[in-house]
Amino acid sequence: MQTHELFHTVHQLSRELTKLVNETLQPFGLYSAQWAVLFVLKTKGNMPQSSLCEYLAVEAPPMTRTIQRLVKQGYVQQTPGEDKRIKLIQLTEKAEQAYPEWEKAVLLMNNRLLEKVPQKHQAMMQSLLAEWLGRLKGDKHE
Amino acid sequence: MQTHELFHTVHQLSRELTKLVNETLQPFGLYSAQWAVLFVLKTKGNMPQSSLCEYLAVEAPPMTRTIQRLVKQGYVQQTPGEDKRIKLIQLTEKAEQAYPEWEKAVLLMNNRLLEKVPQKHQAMMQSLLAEWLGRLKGDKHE
DNA sequence: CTCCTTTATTTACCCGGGTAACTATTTTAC
DNA sequence: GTAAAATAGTTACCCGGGTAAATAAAGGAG
Repeated sequence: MQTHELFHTVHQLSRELTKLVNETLQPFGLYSAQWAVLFVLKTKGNMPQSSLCEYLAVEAPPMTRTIQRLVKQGYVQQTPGEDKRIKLIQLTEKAEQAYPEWEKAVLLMNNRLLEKVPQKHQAMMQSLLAEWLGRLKGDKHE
Repeated sequence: MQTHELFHTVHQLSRELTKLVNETLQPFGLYSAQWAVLFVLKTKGNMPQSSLCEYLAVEAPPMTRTIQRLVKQGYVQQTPGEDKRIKLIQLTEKAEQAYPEWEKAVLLMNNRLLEKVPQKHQAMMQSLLAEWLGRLKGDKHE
């Protein structure tokens, strides 16, 4: 088994998927990292920036940058919490109104990308990849 | 099936693997993209820059940058071909001598990352991911 | 209460991917 | 044989990940 090959395939697939998501979001002036944040906020509700980092497994600096862009576009609001260090992030009314359009476009693309991949294969991939990822992350804390 | 989740898992796994490769190569002053180029040159032999782009499925501009870094470090040489547009890329003596050390470190890490993942699972992932990737790329040319 | 440590966020700077637009060299069409 | 089109690389500029170091606020030890 060529481990190099597996690494390369994962990497290439990730780039290809990101590229396609970006193409899908381009008409809305959004990018993949922004969409990820919007999706989490819509799904899980308002939360401090640090929690967004946890959910998306991203370090704080890139998250700061992505959120600043969303703020500039008027899709997200930062309100200081009781603890003044914390910034609570929430969707604006503008974002709430536009969200369904965004979601529709993304779901349509997801379905198109996966229509030729049997459900069984999808589930199998998710399971195998998540297990491996878990092992990688888990080993670090030992 | 949550397609968002699958996309996120692929992306996260890719980032994690790249990070670990970078950590492994840090003692040698190399980065993952550089290693990919060195590996292909060693395995497949000298080739023009465009072929490197094809093998690694990367656009020309990032490849130019990566190669310029390798040239600056003295690991790679660009020699003009018969066709003056083409630059043939080849490993230098310096790179040939250091290569075994690099390879050893990378293989050791690969084995460590996959030691807890059964061979069967590895093969299954490679197969499923490659099939999906092929579908994605194939659809574009229709 | 004061000092030290921890936590949340930001700033600065890097690597590595992408597109658009440019140059230089072939190839091809006519 | 020359003009148009294709090809190989480069440059400039973007997004999105990372680390290191700085700031600001909270919490704890004494």
